[in-house]
Amino acid sequence: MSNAMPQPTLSDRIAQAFASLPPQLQTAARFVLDHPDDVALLSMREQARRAGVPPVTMTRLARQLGFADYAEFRDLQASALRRPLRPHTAEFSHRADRLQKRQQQTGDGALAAQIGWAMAEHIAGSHDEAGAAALIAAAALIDAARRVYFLGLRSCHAVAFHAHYVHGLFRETGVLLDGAGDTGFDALRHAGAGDVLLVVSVAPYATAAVERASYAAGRGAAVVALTDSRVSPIAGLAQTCILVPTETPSFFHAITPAFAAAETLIALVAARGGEQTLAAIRNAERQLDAFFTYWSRQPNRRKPKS
Amino acid sequence: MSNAMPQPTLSDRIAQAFASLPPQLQTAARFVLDHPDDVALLSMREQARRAGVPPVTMTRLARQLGFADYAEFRDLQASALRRPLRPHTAEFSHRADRLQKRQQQTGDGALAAQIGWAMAEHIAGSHDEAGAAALIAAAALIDAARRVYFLGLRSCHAVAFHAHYVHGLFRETGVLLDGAGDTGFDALRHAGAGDVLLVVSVAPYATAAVERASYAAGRGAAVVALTDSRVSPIAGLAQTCILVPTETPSFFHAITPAFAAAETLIALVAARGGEQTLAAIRNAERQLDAFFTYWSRQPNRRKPKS
DNA sequence: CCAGGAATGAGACATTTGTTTCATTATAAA
DNA sequence: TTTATAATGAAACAAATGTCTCATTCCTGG
Repeated sequence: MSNAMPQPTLSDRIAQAFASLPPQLQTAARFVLDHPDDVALLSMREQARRAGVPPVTMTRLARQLGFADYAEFRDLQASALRRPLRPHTAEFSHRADRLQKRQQQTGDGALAAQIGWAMAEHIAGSHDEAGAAALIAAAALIDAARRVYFLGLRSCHAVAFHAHYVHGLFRETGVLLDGAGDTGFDALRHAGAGDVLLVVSVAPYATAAVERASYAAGRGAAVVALTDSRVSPIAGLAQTCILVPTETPSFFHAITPAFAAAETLIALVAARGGEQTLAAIRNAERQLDAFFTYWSRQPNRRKPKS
Repeated sequence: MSNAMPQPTLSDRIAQAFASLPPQLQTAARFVLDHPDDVALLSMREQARRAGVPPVTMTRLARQLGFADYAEFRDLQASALRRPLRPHTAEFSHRADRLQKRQQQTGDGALAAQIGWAMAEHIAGSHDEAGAAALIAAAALIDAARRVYFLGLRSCHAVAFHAHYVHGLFRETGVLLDGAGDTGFDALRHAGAGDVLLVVSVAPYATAAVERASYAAGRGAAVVALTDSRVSPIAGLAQTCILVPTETPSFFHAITPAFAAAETLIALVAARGGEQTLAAIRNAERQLDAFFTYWSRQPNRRKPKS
């Protein structure tokens, strides 16, 4: 019961007023929307810190929303957080409720939850000790490489694309090997010792990816394989092999775990760069800002005509 | 792993130690047992006031139970209170704890584990009841659409690309809007009622994505937004809004949760198609096989001489 | 161009927080 | 009883909290 849109919650109130708030208050409001529990559990100043605004702003936000105090604001969230009483049984009945709801869900809902659960499990699993070690080794290779080639085809293309994109935010050494017009792979001709190829491939393995990886390995480049099995056709070629599971309750193989591994991998490379990397990223951001690439704090406050 | 009793809750700890506590501490302990939520939601002094003991007593209670601080004591209750009290997350945090202890040596290892854990939690969280409902609604829209446009720029491009790719395995209605040569968006000119635009964008929001989504919405197309906040610039345009968190311990925003949501979304669309979808997929596979797209289960094909 | 108002953040403020210290009281063993 | 140990609370403390004030910056409309 109770589902079907309960009563207007605090979040609703904020969401409604949001558009008419000044930019800085929007930043604060947004943080509250995204972390509703923190309102009750953190001090106001701590929230302000995390949201990246001065403390006053939180006070102002509460006022703007019609509360007398920040306290009034906080108390409202707190009472929403309180569990329905009864010390010991509370937790269990709470969980039982949720479980039951879960099982009563429509087939689709159950499927969605199961897929999500499987992916989460895969990711947690592939980032454990063994997985982390492989990621670190790969990060070291990439960090030291003269050039880094990114290769992923078909279902794995998105992974390679993204890894290349993020890598490109702070390094100039990356080359994305895509096959547009069948020319994209030519770059590999210059690969050799000192270079690294990150190749992503899960079953069914795209022939072209295997062949290209093999070619690069033959030329002396170090191969980092992001794949689904120790015996996949690219694992054998690789100096470092990052393994990710792909099973799901759905028809398709899950690519998400590979994507997650790639994201972590590049983050590790970035982490190795330290302050220098940070500077590069800030620089990239500034440059993009200059091109109006990103939606800014609405220069003149006009809503996109609704 | 697995766990009849995941971990002794704070209440258990208190109940066990209760008998051996001095009278005044028992008073305090009892209040905590009867009002567990107050620990996180009230100030220590306020609790002491209500329990009828001097403030010091609460400090002493925390110490007696083996905490260094009252803060440590409170934080434990707070994390138990946080709404992400999904059945899943308990297990992840459990695992993360273990990992962290074991890997505290290498900073990189800890970072990798933390990133992985954060992603896993985000995904589990965004696939729960509320999230699943949004996904299902979006899947219904996409399933019924005359045409489906996929739009994601910069860091979100990989997500849109992948969704389009998988969707294309069993439907012919998908159009990927990429900007190669700045022509890719022209397809939107034909969008209108009966069409759906899946737009992916997280902060910082690419201006072009917002503008294009706005344009499509203006032409009467249904917009499905995959984004990171209820108040992101594309959320307002959307008929259905799928929310995913993006925080990580690394510099970058995590795109993985969005990727996961997209993958689930398309899987749900596929699931709605039933037998027909399966047939389409099998067909696609056969066709790809004919082109030697995939590395075959080693017939006598020449293997790369290693 | 300017003027006037809104928005913003630095700093200062009185409170409140969690903790420490220490003197007092209760308790138990001799 | 005496004595040693545990338990207790008042007072004082530095640190942190939420709020207020005010000077500065940024717009927007004239």
